[in-house]
Amino acid sequence: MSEIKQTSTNFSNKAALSDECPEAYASNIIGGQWTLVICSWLLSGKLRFGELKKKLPGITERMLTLQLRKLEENKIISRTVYAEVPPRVEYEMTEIGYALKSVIKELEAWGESHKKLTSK
Amino acid sequence: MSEIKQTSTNFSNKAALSDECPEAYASNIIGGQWTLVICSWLLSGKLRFGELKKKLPGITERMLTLQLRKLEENKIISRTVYAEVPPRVEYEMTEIGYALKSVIKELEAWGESHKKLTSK
DNA sequence: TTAGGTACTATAAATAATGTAAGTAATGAG
DNA sequence: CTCATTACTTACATTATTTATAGTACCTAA
Repeated sequence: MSEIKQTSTNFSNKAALSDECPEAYASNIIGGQWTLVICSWLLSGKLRFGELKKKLPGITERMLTLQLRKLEENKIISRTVYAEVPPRVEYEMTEIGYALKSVIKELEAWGESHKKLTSK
Repeated sequence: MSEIKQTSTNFSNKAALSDECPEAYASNIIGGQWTLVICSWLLSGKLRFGELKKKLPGITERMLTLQLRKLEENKIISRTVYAEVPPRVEYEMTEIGYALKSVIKELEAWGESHKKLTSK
């Protein structure tokens, strides 16, 4: 599953940080390029692969897949496949995923005020 | 200053996301490998370069420098140089930097509960 | 028979982030 | 003069993440 090299210094540094600092641990999980935006959208309701894609102009299908897989691995979203043709797959926040809401709110608020401050 | 290529798709994707989503914007700023841990330490008081280094086993001087520079650029920390020999440089949170406290708290709390959940 | 929709996968390439190792300037202590 | 201290800088190597492009399986409807 991993595309990372478990012998690299980077790997062990990340592991050590994750181990000791819950905030670094969290950041490793939600730190992907598109992760937070995907979560934001899913916080307001379940969505299909294609729907997500439309909401994220610029993302490639590969990236979307990768991020969704990682989120699923980390139990942040659930994936439901309907045996239809053409296929239908729905993504939805889990409970712990839904708990990200307050994190994202804080990030948003801080981001806004930082943006205001630095654009002066 | 930038190590990023302003013509890359990655650059424009990040810019677009930052533009539209304050949470992605924030994540871009505090998303570095060591950033949150550095901020955590500085939230409890100013520290010198060497002190930070000791608190972050595994970090290289290059990485510490890079992250501090980025934080400084983003006005999250301030840097004060004392004209002494050997040199003394102190890093301290700015006001907007200090405002990260609530973000970090949320991240920590979520990280803890996620860790608990997935280690069962 | 062919085209079309959906949610992917495979492979390669480009870019970004991080790590390694060595060197620098300034000055005071010995 | 030589060495130690501090906070870096530089050049390069390695690893990680993101992008690009093409192709797949399945059934349905025309």
